[in-house]
Amino acid sequence: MVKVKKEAGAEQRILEAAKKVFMQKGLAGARMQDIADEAGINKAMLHYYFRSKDKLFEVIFKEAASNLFPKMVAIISEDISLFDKIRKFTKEYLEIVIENPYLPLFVLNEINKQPVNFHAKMFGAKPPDFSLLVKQIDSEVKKGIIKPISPVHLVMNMMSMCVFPFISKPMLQIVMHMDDLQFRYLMEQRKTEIANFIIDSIKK
Amino acid sequence: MVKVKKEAGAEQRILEAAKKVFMQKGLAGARMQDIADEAGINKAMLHYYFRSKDKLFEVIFKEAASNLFPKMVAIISEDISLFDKIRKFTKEYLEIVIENPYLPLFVLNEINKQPVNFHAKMFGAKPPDFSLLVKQIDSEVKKGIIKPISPVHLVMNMMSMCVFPFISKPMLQIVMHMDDLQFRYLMEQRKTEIANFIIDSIKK
DNA sequence: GTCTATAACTCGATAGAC
DNA sequence: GTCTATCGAGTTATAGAC
Repeated sequence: MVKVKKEAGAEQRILEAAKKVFMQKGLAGARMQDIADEAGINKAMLHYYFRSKDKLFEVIFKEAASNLFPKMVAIISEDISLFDKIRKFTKEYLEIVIENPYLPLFVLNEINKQPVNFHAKMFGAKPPDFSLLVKQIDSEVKKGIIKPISPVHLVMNMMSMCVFPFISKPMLQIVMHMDDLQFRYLMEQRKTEIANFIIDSIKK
Repeated sequence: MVKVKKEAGAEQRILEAAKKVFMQKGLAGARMQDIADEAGINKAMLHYYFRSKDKLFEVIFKEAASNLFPKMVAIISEDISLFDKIRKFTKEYLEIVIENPYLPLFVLNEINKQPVNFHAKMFGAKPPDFSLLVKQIDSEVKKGIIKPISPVHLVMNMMSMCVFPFISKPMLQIVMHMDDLQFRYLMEQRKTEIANFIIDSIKK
């Protein structure tokens, strides 16, 4: 692969290379040699900077998770109207995932493989909590502002529509006859499409 | 002369064990020893019945994909109204995935890691084609039966809401404070919830 | 800090007895 | 068909020169 940032420090280059390779191949599928090649650096250096493959993976995984979750939680915790929250969440979340298209599958996939104690590794001390959003939806239903809908289903629907297209991109491209450019264009559209779709469904 | 079989033939036991292990750990993460242990059989037998790890994986993967895709295609090709199609697709697809909750992540994950020629392996000769459904939606929009919406986004939304909750189950359970029973109950509800949500959004 | 060489180990695959 | 023993390729990790 072509390297651009030769002036970046070795440690930084390793981190970038490791992120790329782990995201594409997962923990088990990635090779230390792949990462070294990608970083344009000797394989022994990986062990010099990060003791082992597992340690290196842990750093990458933690950073990935810390990119995904806190921002989501920040948005749903804001004190704005439900419709605005839906618009903001879907737009900003799409922006994150467009920039890091491998992130969701990587995180979800490794979570499913972790045996037990991934909570701490993944979220740090405090896992995200969507109770606030669920309560807000519940409140708006009861006030009669939106149609009756189960808050949990609504949250699931919103997250699903944001994330799933990226996870299933190769399959979608086949069954929908799309190339990369068309896919990218559609994802840009979804920054507003998803919110419109949701709001059309729940507004009175 | 018909021989008396063991309670399950070795080949069958291997297939079941391989399915379980590959689904949990993926191709790269699974070990032949894991599969042998799971099947209660010697490691050498795996090679006797299926030449190599790759061949064994291919059998499992093909069977998994053939569970997922043809059924989807059959439903979207039926000659019924769009609303009925949405109701039928979401309901029957949910039923498949409830029975095989690991299937979507397994298939999607391996598709993303395959280098090139996964088309043939995955779909057999002919990949599924959603053009028919896209055309039907387009037609109903133009006739003014449903609100104007991009057919591709609508199809993405429908598939996302069906599949994503199963892929993200561990994460959802954490952020939404759900146990397995609650999750199962919600998925049962989604057999009708998703169609209602979609139809509420696009009906005039 | 960086590199070469290689040790230590894991794992898929095979040989050969029964 | 099934098992034990082992080989050989590929990988992580380390030793040691510079």
